Amino acid sequence: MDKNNLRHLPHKTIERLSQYRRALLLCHANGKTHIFSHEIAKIQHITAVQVRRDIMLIGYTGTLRKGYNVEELIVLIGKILDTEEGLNVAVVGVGNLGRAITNYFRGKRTKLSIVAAFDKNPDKIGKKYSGVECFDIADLKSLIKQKDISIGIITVTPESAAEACKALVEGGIKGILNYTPKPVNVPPHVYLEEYDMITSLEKVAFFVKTH
Amino acid sequence: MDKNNLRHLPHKTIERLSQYRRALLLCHANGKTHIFSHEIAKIQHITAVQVRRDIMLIGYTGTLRKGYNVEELIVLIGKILDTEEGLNVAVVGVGNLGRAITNYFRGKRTKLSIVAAFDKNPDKIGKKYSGVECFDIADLKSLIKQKDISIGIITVTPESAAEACKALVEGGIKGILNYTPKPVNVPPHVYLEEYDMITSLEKVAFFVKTH
DNA sequence: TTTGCCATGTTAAATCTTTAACAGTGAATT
DNA sequence: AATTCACTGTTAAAGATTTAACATGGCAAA
Ligand SMILES: NC(=O)c1ccc[n+]([C@@H]2O[C@H](COP(=O)([O-])OP(=O)(O)OC[C@H]3O[C@@H](n4cnc5c(N)ncnc54)[C@H](O)[C@@H]3O)[C@@H](O)[C@H]2O)c1
Ligand SMILES: NC(=O)c1ccc[n+]([C@@H]2O[C@H](COP(=O)([O-])OP(=O)(O)OC[C@H]3O[C@@H](n4cnc5c(N)ncnc54)[C@H](O)[C@@H]3O)[C@@H](O)[C@H]2O)c1
Repeated sequence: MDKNNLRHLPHKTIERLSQYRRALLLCHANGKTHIFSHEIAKIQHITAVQVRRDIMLIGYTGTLRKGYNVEELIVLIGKILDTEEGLNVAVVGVGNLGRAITNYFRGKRTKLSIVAAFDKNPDKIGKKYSGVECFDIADLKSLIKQKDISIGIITVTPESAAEACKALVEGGIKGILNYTPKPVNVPPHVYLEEYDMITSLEKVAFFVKTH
Repeated sequence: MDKNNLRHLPHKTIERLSQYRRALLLCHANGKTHIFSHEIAKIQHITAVQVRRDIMLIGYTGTLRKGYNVEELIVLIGKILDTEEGLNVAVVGVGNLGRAITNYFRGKRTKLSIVAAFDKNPDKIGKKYSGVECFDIADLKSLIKQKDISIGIITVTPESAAEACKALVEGGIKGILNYTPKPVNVPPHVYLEEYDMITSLEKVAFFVKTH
């Protein structure tokens, strides 16, 4: 599957592929060699049809009556989602959330590694957090290039979000994941994803209220 | 707008309303009294049409050539999203992420308050984190009823996610927000929302790779 | 006053996403 | 050997969501 085909995969499918892989890795660790579409579906709270359709879209085909080969599917999803050499990630803002994330990601994926953290607080600069060194935010731009960092995770205080984003973009970042409640702006060539926990919580609250 | 009308609001609109309010509150704090649909759109990286359509759906109508009254819109979105009395929330698992969340939510919304945290670690039980007391997970079920907790946020270790979820459900929880990478199961009357940061990061990585 | 403009509100069309329907297939059963 | 069964793979339909198109209204400038 070449780069051009990949572009046609629906965004939602991409998200689910990541989730399928997470589930498959767990099954693999448990010694399971094959899995049915309806088993994956149950784990993810979706329908078996959707699982089969997603898997069809990436051109994989399972074994009749035995389901999908767990290992093969993991490898194939890796070919879709991962780059061969892997991508380097930086966390900007080493506060509660930044540290939690750095700790969470540690050793999770070989193809996505957090290679640097940044902060403006002199007490944090030079220290290591979950094995990741914290650098001065002033050096962000040069270190992005030097360490070939493609993705930045913004976890500074909301007031500094725009500033952190600007520095990342100027450093030549390719993708940004913003956990700040302050939306940031990026040029079209930078891919941006934003997430605010309060939105999720308010959504849950709304459905609790109405149901 | 009564409960029945509310049910017809699209899920995506609910999410955006939360985001609009977040932006509006900020504008309000800055002394802005009116805002145009295209201004909201710019902040949220969406189109002005979509903003107007969402606002139409909740039955609000702005002033021609002046846009929407910031304060009125904030109040109306509150009527949609919030309950009059507010809802109580519990954090289950006082690790890095649990503490980060508790700290983040502190005083953010008056209508959604974290009233308790739970853990199994004796060192944490009895302590306060960002003003929230940590209780023994063994007391979860009784405290949910006692403190009238409607929503649970799961931030325990992945292996304990199912167990924490089970306890929440048995305690009579109405909604769950699961930040564990391990999907959990709930009966149909409980609303469930799951989020994994790795999925977001892998999605960003995918679009970085293909663009 | 009249014309142009800029913004909202709404219906209709387009697009994206999920679900349904069903053909195909091969192992197990009789 | 024929039949049933339980799966996958695919196309078609339905449903959800976004975008386009345009009617409307009122301020401002000419
Ligand atoms: N804690 C959460 O669970 C949570 C959840 C959602 C969103 N958020 C958001 O994530 C962000 C971080 O949250 P937190 O709890 O870690 O906050 P925090 O205050 O603990 O950490 C913020 C860190 O950013 C650093 N910082 C501030 N300005 C900076 C700058 N200009 N350059 C470099 N570093 C800078 C600070 O020194 C600090 O280390 C906040 O915007 C918060 O609103 C937090
Ligand atoms: N740190 C992150 O940014 C991050 C991001 C996404 C998801 N997660 C997930 O969120 C969860 C928490 O992450 P963390 O970094 O805070 O982990 P952590 O290990 O720091 O904290 C886990 C906490 O849960 C408690 N716990 C474990 N089992 C329990 C049980 N049965 N009952 C009650 N309490 C129990 C532990 O005592 C500990 O305090 C993990 O599942 C992790 O995978 C974390």
